[in-house]
Amino acid sequence: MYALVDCDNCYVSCERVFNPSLEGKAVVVLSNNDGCIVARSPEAKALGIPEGMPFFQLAERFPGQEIHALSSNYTLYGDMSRRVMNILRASAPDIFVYSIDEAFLMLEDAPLWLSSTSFKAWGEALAAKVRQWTGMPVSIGIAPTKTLAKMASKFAKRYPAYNKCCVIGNEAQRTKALSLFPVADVWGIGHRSVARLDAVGVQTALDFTRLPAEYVRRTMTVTGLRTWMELQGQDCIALDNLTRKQTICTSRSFPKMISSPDDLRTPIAGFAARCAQKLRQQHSMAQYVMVFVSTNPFREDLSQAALARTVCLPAPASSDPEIITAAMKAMEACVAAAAATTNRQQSPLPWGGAGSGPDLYWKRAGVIVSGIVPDSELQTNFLDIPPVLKEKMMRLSAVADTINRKHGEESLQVAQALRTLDPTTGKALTFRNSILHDRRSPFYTTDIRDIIKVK
DNA sequence: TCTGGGGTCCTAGGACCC
DNA sequence: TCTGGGGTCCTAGGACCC
Repeated sequence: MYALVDCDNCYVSCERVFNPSLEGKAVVVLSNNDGCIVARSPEAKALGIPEGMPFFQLAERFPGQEIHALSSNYTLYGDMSRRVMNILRASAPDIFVYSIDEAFLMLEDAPLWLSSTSFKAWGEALAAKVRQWTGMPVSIGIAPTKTLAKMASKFAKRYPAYNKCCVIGNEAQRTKALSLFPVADVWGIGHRSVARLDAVGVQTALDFTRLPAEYVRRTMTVTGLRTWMELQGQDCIALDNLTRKQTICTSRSFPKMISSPDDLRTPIAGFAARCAQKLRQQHSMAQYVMVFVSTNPFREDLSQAALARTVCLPAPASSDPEIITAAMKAMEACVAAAAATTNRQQSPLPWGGAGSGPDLYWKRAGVIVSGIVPDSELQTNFLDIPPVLKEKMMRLSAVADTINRKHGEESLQVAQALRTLDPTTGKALTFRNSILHDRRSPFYTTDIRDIIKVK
């Protein structure tokens, strides 16, 4: 059996723990640069605010409503998540943290859990404990497969009578639940498949399970077939082997469009350094470094381009200099390829005159590292940089990691990732701290200066 | 004017290798 | 008129998740 523990409206709940005046009110949390709505309180959902709506449309579409909008505070959410996961880790033989706000608990080896009633009592007690110890409301679904457990957790969330825990423990419960559950809400079935399924009369999860297996395989590939089997009660979606990620990505939208390829260097060096840091955190190295750049798809008046180029390293690496150097090469290749294919057009920026302006205006870019291997398995390679130099670079990065752990992120960083100096404070500006967070709450749990004051 | 970020898996075609 | 089989890697896109 699996238990899926899911935080209710995670980001909004984190904010409410430290700002109880937000209880009962319509609250939304925004993405980076205060771009989109990524989390909504139940009150905000009840108003009809859709997920993913651009923030600037909120005032137009919901005039006169009292809606509290907050910038995202991932430092706070990450720390709250860690607290919740620690409680879960102590409550089950094995757990898999699936995302910042949910985890699967593997219950099969626990002799204690024999009947649906004991599962239910155990789940209710766990939800109450998490709520009491952290302030985070969670809903728990318990079932023989992960897909069914996800479904059960949605029932627990939707109906207060479940007291935060719903168990799908036998055949009658499974069939009943499937018949009441819209196929669109099934884990693994997205809007594309829903449209296709609707055309053949499939509305509920139960309808879906009654389709022939060959039809599901043909129209939804093997991933759709796995979902189909999981709903029948056959456990077949594996979550292990994910502790070491197979690709690592760092990407951002820019607050303003970037017209000069030179201005891409700083943010991309920063993304590359962050990827290298993430690699070292999971004790691995990467063979490939890919850079992608894209224009703003919402600016239909401008030329559009989205392209990516990959650089293969002579040997796997995880040091800042090696990853950054490769990323710079990949970026040059992207820009060269873009320049070779685009036609010139009038510049929309005030300083770029007609005919003299650059062709493309970049809005988003990122670095993806792949071909990931454990750093213990590094094979030496005569094409690679000399071992002494490699060793030096790795030690340099390790020292930087130690300093940043001790004195805070970005205490020490690669100069290539620095944009400029702030004219008033003299502090270095990075791309990261140029991102807008106008409405962010304090770092209540991770910065002593932000600690909550009790009168 | 303003439209997120980080992942996984699958499929398919082209370039290239022997 | 006739045009192999097996493989890797890259690029790109689709679909899905939170």
